[in-house]
Amino acid sequence: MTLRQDIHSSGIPVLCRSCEGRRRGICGALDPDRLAALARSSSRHKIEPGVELVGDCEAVNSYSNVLSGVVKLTKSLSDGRQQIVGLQFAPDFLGRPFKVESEISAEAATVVTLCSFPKAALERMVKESPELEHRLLKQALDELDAAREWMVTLGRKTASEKVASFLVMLALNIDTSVDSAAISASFDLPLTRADISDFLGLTNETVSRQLTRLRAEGVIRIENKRHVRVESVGRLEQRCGGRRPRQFG
Amino acid sequence: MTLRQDIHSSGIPVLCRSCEGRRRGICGALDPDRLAALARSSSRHKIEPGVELVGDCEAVNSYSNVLSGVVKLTKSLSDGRQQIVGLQFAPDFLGRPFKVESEISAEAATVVTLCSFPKAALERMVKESPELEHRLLKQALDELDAAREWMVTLGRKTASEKVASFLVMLALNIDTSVDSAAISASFDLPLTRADISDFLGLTNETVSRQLTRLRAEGVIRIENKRHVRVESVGRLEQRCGGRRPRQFG
DNA sequence: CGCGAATTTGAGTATGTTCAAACATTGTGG
DNA sequence: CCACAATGTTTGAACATACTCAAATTCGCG
Repeated sequence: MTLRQDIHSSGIPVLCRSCEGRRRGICGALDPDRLAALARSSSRHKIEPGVELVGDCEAVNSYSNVLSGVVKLTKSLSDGRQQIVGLQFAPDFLGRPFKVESEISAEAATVVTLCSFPKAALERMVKESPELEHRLLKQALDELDAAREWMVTLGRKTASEKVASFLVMLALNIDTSVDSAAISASFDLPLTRADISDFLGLTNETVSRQLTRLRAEGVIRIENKRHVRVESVGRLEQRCGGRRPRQFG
Repeated sequence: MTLRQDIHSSGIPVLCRSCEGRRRGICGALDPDRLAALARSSSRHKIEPGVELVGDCEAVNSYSNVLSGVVKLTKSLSDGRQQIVGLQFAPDFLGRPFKVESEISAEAATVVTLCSFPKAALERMVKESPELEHRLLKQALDELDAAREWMVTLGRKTASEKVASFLVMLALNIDTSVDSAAISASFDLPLTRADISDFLGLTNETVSRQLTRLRAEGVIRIENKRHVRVESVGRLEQRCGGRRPRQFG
């Protein structure tokens, strides 16, 4: 059995062997030959927090897979107000197919590793492998579901419900041991208070006050400003306003 | 040339001949044979305002194209708070592929005509025609862009900016003569004040007050509560908060 | 005409913002 | 090693925007 696996994996490019993108991401749609072709023109990058990956109204020449870390997608108004419209985790595909120009800006929220490839390379693959387009469609629909879930949060929830919903969403996406039945969770916040407020349509002061309140009520515990320990996922979910936040990616 | 066109169109099912879905919707992806196959199992419906098309948490057995009218997609919290998360206009595709259960509820906002076909029929077509999946992906990405645009509106705009943005969006989608250079626009509101408030994350009182204000300032004119005439699209856009709302579908 | 529903208008209030200051935490240079 | 910025976070007090509740008004329709 180990032998067979070795033979089988011998066709897989070294770069891709241990990559999540092959299991859950779009690369799983590619046969070894196409994967090799794509791998030849792709490269890994390590990106520091705060670095802008794609500027607003900027031409986009490459796509990427997120291999680790968190990328925030933001839109801003001309007077500086900002809204985070999406978070991307591994192994999400990053980019907007079929558009020359991005209306969104993407920025590394944490240290991020990406696997990038030229726009043209992916678009050639799409023409050859229908399964690839199928995966892109699936991710787009998942992101659409997530965006709509957050529209409810932005439009109809109170500040305290917003913060609780945000924490539950993070727990589901970051602390992989958390499923619907989990009692406690533990993770590092990938966003600053200011980022969180841009995600929830609040001010950083309000976010801070709500976190303080959750801490005072014993629902969460915060260490070093960044590390969150959710003592009771159930009690946190009760504060989300009556609809369970779904997984983001 | 007329002859050739006749020969060509003779393969097109009667039901589909004058349908927008063939030009701009997903049906444009199908060759005459497949179109005929789909047409055989599809049917047109006329639906009255307020009728629920797809219930929340309900199994979905069919998909549709919107042929006319406006469909609102809503999500609600358990205590009754509601948020409209999307509006669909002709010739949008209505439905969520690859999910057995909907987490969204769809309701006719105006009189709506639909062309419906069984879930299985579409899914068979998708396997056979990659171009169909391509169109679905394109629509999903457009809806995702629209959803994110509205996240900015929900999270970061004031009540008056929200209402202005909403009116501009409607003008672009309903009054087809309106493009980016149009001076004035005119259309019937497809939504009640309560619906508009569910769309913008406001109360109906606030929506009403903002409309009154726009009217008092001479930017719009309202007849019979429902018909809106935008005197100056430019002045309305100035009130949107610095980013032009994009086309919805 | 008169009923019911949707809309408008008003007054008081609450939630979240704004502005300001105090308080960590981290990294830098003396 | 410590002083000291620089940045991010917390806390406080005053304020504003949009909400709530209530009543008046308009519109559509039998």
